[in-house]
Amino acid sequence: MPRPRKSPAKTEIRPVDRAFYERSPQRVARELLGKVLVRKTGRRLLTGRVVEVEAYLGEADPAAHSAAGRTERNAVLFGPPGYAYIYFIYGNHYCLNVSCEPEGHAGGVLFRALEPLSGIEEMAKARGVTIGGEKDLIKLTSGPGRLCEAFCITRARDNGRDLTSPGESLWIGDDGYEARSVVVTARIGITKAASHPLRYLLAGNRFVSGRKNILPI
DNA sequence: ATATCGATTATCT
DNA sequence: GATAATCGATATG
Repeated sequence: MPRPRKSPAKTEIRPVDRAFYERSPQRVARELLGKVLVRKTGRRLLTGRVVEVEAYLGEADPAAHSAAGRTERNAVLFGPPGYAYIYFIYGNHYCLNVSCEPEGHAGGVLFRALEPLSGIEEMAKARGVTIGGEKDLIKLTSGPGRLCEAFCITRARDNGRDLTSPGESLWIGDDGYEARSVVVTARIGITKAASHPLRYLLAGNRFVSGRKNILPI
């Protein structure tokens, strides 16, 4: 049967299932591009499209938090796939990851930037900025610390949360968007294993974080 | 436009 | 006691 020519007013977002995350961080990272992060607070719905992520490979990756083995902080990375690992960094910011690989094997994907889709007023309020133009819109969720602030994500609130269920106040869904051209570069902000091509982004997307395009690989 | 720097604290050595 | 998967402000060309 023919699909309507115009997209419906409300786009259906289907949850991404756990099997999706039970794979290597590289594969999960690549395929997470274009998915939607959803935050449900009261009757407000905040959504943002994933436009930039990084893969962290577990105990074999010197840059990963799991490199030195399991601790209280990084336990989620060693648990089952599809759960939120949130850490606090530089005394100021939270960052969101989703656990990958089968249970017992560490690995995760860091969310580095989103393109705001809905709930922009709420995000601006959470970020403490006023939206005057395009530049202000970009400041909402362009960066791992920024997107957590916009979505009110904290370790106390969300660490260990199941990201596969729409019953949760934070989850990841698929609205049918397909990532077209993907660029892979070195990861940002790390000193160990800094040259590996493990950062994935949607080519040309305005909401990607950081300066220009750092050495595409 | 890019470069450098200070803030601020949980976590680990 | 040192470090850190960042951000925003300030300085400089």
